Amino acid sequence: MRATQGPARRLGRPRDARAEQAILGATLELMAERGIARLRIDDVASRAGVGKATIYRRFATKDDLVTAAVSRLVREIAVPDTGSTRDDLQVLMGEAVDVYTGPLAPRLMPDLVSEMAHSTELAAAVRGGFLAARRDALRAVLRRGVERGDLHSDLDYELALDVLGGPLFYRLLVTGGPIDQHLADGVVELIMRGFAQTKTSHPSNANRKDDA
Amino acid sequence: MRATQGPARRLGRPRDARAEQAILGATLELMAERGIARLRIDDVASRAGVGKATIYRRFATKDDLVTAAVSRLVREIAVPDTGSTRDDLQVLMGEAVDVYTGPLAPRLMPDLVSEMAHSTELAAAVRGGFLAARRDALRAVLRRGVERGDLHSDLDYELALDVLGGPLFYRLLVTGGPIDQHLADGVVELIMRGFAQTKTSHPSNANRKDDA
Amino acid sequence: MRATQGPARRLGRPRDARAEQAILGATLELMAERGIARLRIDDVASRAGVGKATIYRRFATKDDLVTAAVSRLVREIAVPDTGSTRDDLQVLMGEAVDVYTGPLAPRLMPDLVSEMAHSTELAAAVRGGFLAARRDALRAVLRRGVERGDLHSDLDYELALDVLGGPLFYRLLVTGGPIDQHLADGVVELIMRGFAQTKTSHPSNANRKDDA
Amino acid sequence: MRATQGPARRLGRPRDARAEQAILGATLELMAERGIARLRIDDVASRAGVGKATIYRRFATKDDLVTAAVSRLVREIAVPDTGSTRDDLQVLMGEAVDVYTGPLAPRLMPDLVSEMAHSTELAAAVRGGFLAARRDALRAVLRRGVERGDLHSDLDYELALDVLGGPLFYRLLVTGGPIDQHLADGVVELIMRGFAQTKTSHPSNANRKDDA
DNA sequence: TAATAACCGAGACGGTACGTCTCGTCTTAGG
DNA sequence: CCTAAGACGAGACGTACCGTCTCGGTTATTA
Repeated sequence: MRATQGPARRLGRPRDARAEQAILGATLELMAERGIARLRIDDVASRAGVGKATIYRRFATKDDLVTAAVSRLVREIAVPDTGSTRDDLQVLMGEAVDVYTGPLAPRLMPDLVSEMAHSTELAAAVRGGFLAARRDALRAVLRRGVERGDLHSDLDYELALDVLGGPLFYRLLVTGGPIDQHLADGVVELIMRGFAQTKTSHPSNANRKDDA
Repeated sequence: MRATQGPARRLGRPRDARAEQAILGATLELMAERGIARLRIDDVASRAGVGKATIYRRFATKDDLVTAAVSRLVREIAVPDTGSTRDDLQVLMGEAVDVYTGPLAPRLMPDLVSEMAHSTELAAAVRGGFLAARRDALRAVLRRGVERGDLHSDLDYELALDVLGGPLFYRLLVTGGPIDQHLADGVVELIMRGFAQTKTSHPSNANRKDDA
Repeated sequence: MRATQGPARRLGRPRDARAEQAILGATLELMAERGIARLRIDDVASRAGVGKATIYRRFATKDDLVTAAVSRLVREIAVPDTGSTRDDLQVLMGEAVDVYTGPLAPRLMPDLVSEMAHSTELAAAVRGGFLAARRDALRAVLRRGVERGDLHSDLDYELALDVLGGPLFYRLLVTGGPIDQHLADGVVELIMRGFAQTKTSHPSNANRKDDA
Repeated sequence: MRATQGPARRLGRPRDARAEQAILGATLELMAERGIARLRIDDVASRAGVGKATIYRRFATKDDLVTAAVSRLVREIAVPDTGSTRDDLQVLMGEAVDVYTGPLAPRLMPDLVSEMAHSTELAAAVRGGFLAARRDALRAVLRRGVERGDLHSDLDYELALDVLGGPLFYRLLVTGGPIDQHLADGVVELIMRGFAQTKTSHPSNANRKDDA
């Protein structure tokens, strides 16, 4: 019967997966080297050793190509567990500092932010990609902090996450201020103090079920 | 002899000041409508009812034009003085929320950030323009808070400013989260608590070294 | 077991002879419809219901394909024998008129001429194909005319053939003038008169200037 | 009132006539070097020292460009007057032989003929251009021949012109036969004999003065 | 008052990158 | 091994925009 099983027969020569990898790899390299606006499709083609049609067969437009390339940057982010909420946050924020001071992010982010405003797909890819990974890790650490009683049980997680991430982005994209461990520590300290468990110590009723 | 009268005599027909206004106005409109990257000089010329040469006579390049247009957006920002540091901060942050939720900023900022990365002049204009105005006002309020004893005397002003501004930018440019009074209040509250004067000197010596 | 049966074993699936016919047929159709330069191999494949590789397996290049298609157009041309040289020529020229006013030649010839200039093989195919057939027939008639005494014994056959064929081609390809029996008769008459046997002391043997 | 006088005001920078000449010159050169099909617009642009847009502003498509370039080839053709119809024809045919054996015609004509079949404009340009010039000159000579009594008064001029021109084109485009003075003389002689004045038979007083 | 010089709108200029199309080849699944 | 379908590397096409230059004409200052 062959119903509802696969997307038809797929006649003809299948697309070469290596071409796709080569295209995205070349795109990332050139994005980092020259920025998104200065990225030329012909250069992507020639660096990838690929015809332009092979690119356009996969990605309808330059924006699509950039979106796809950025989506490849996602990496797993481990949730640290040092026993100290402050230390866990510092570990994660240290990693963020490393990323933002690395070779890729400073060149990519400004253009990426601009493209995100024009392309919903790219915005979704970025938010669901490397952004979500980091935020998930931070959220887990914060939650453990609440459970431990280090942080207030009414903690506004989204606010805390944006306070952790915002200043780094702000300096990277706007003020040009230094992005270093000092900044990371300062933000973490602020979170720890500002969202600290209040005196009356109703110990972490924010927990889901492991309260007992 | 032409002596002793004035510097830069300026022969010939003087530049028409209305042209300059029309150019910058059209530029701002089109920046908001289409974004900076999609902004076409030809379109600016035609909307301003001006020849392209008239634009390039004033602004050497597209970046210069954008920089000049953005510089027009600067507004005086009054330093509030309610008597309460928290309230003063909330006033300023409320204004910032208004700007970021207005018609211009959300469309302009993403591209602006991208262009700033490519143009030192634009970056300087933005930082020295409406950014500096707001930061100066916030800094004044913070300083008063320190003087009043509401805030810690070792306050890292740059950190505080970036924590105040960063989350708003972060949501505007990256996460797409809500930018509202709740966010503003949350950040202000965090600053007030996290950077509070430590009368009883509780041990949190996470500060760099000058804590003692 | 299929052993020991014939010479030239021909392993695998044999070529489908129908494919070749379909390819050449589609090629001729499309050549007539769009011209040789606008002929697309993909279109030939799709009209013939054939894969592109099936075409290229048989014909190494587009020129080869066109050459083969054109070669199919050759037809036997009977040498007429009415007893009159003039009538024989008129019969052949009438056939030529029919060909040049038919559906194929007017659409094919212009491009064919162009392709012949770039492809020696095609030129040879055309000259050795339907062109040679007609010229051979005409030559035979002319020869009989000489033998009969209707035409001069020093007849320059090549010149005569080109005078017979040239004007038709000229009108088809260049001037756009009418190609009809009137033209054919006029050319034949010219040949008959101009190359007539000069019984009484033929002094002007076509020399250039020593006529006096 | 300014009615019906000129095509409006002509605002803006006028087109540079030198660019037009450079474009057409480069086009002719490259057409001769590589043929029309292999002619690349980028090469025309770079050889003419011109941007591609400058070409496309004037010529909507490659065919238009070729048409315009070919139209430039027209040259004045003087009507010879040696006193002898035969000699006059030989002069003109000799010039035709020179053209067809020159550097341009053999490379251009095949493609030109093909393009003419697809472009009415080009066909009109060719026929009304250098073709008409030569035919007009030949026609004038033939007419004088009739007036002198060298040629039959019922002469079919179009037929005569096509017999004069056809064989040369035929050899150039189709048979590849030699195009030389021998061919020209043969054709002229054929015309002189085949279209000679018949009845009164003043045999070839077409000679200049050595008749007596 | 007449020249002069810089301005004005309009639009052509030489370039550069785009996204589309076709070529002739190659790669799959199936007969 | 052949077939149909269709992806492949290469490269020309015609479009769009950049920043500059050129035109005829306008507006102030200087002579």
